[in-house]
Amino acid sequence: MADIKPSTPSLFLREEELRKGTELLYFAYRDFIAEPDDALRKYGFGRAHHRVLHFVARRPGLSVADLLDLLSITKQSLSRVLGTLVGQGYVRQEKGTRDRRQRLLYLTEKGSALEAELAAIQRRRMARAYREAGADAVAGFWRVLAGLIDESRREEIERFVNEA
Amino acid sequence: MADIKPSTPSLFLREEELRKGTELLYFAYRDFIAEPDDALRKYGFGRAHHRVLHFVARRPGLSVADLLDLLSITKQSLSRVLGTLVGQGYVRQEKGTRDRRQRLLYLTEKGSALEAELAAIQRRRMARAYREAGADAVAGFWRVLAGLIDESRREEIERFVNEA
DNA sequence: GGTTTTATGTCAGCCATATTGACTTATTTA
DNA sequence: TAAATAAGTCAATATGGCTGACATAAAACC
Repeated sequence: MADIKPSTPSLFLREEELRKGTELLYFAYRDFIAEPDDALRKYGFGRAHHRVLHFVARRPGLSVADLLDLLSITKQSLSRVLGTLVGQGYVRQEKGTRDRRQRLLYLTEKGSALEAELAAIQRRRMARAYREAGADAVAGFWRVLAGLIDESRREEIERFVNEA
Repeated sequence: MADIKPSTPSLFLREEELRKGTELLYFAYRDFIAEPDDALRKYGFGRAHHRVLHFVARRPGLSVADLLDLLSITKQSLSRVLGTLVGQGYVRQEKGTRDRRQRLLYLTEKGSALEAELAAIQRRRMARAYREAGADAVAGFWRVLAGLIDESRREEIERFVNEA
């Protein structure tokens, strides 16, 4: 076992570079999420509520099943969060016209306002990072992040994030 | 309020670009963390244990206070996790020689083995993303991530991730 | 038209990870 | 010697996941 060192395939694939990416991803994600978390606490909500608000804002009229698929959680986990948001008038549910079993999700005005508040917080931080890093860096940021996504869902997710 | 649109300062700072970064960060982080989470479940551990193993591996002999600072959690939260790791022989605590109040943390052989297993999983995924994206993209990835970190801790974190 | 599948919801219980607050012990520093 | 610091502990609470079992309504199948 001794003396066998892994060959160094190329400069940016060395262990240190990979570790650096892992650590930066951890620290960046943590700080990025912390600010909206604080804002959410004022409403008695958590980040799970934020995710629902975000995706409903992004895809008004999406079904519960589609939301579950995006979030990759169980319906039981979603139910409490979604129930609260509906109960407190942030999200509205409408029966599907094509398939009346579906409950299509929409933000109310109140929901839109909260979502906008949270989105503004994240846009501010993301904009600062983009501005400091520059347009080329941003393109690289996207490319690497996309590469971290599970191969099986990669195309679907890329289509989603690129859609208007 | 009507008709006032935010001026578009530059192409890569438009709302859509900022949203795209936010969403990719969410999806990428989620998938990146899922694989080690699975491996950890075999040992009855969670990602909190992983973080401890990672940072102790990175800074053998770091103090509990330093670890708390890196993790940004309370000592009560750390205590259970660290207690388990110490109790099951993954982490070893040694009294500091300079300051004997300190409990300096080290991985045991068992701890090193587990940490290496987890690190290999993450390296594999990060390497795939780096390879597909290319070296320039990786540099951009780092720059944007660094920009997302709280300004107050930014320098400290950058120093940390860049240190050998 | 009857059966099966699907979309959604709900109840109950469990687990992991975080929090706050109060208090203890050992050791260092002033 | 008194005060501050490093670490640990007890107790209570919140959040966000999970599994399993079951219910209802509507659509799809044959």
